[in-house]
Amino acid sequence: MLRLATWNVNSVGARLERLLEWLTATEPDVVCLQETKVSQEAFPYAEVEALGYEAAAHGDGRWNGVAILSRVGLDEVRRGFDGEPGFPEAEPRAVAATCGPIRAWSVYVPNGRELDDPHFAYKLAWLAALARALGADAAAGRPLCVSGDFNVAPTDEDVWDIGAFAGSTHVSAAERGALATVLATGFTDIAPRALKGAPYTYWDYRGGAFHKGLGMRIDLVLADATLAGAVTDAYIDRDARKGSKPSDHAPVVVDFDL
DNA sequence: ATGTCGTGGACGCCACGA
Repeated sequence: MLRLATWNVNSVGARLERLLEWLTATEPDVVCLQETKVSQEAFPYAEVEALGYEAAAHGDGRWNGVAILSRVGLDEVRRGFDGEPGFPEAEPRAVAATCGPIRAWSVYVPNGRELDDPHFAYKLAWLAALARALGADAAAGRPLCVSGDFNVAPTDEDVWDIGAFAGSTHVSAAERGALATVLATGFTDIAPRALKGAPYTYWDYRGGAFHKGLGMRIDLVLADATLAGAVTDAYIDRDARKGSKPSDHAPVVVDFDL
């Protein structure tokens, strides 16, 4: 069994204590992190190493930042990807590594902000470029998955009220189309098993959104055919959104029988 | 739903991003 997780931690520094507790309790083999908000140099390598994890980090400080933790090997680390768009410079939004039997990518897709914002075009271009880069990586023939904060709700059921999203990002046809292009390169959006309440992964900090159930499923694990066929369980760890100083995202955990 | 977070600048608050 190989347990993979993805979690937008909204600062690995602010979340370090909770992250370490969660790693100990959950025992994932591979963890894709987003919004680490630390430079590659400042990543807390020693702290995760104490729990048995190697880490590949890609970050430049205040914004964005991604990482992969692995306790089953960490090789062929790649930061960013060929043809990755920037704004205008490339931002630390993607890192890939070979972790034992699988090739894993951790991605933090641009938010998009507003439908008429230049960041929205950036988001679409970034997803299109990601699809091309994944196609090239898939050619290597290893079991492949890309996990992270896609900032896209794949279906209307992935937000608490589609009516509240008229004119908003995350649900537009253009974004879903860009996500579909990624999926069309050979990936399946692994559906977390039904839990109490709706299967969301993100709740805004503001306005008590978590307690009101006003969430979205925007954190996804996309698995290639080999890995999708090997899934034995998938769930959202909603409990990780509770308590003091949580991230605004919950982790998604997927088990594979390889 | 937007009364919250997180970061960093040059602070003891503001700007910015989500």
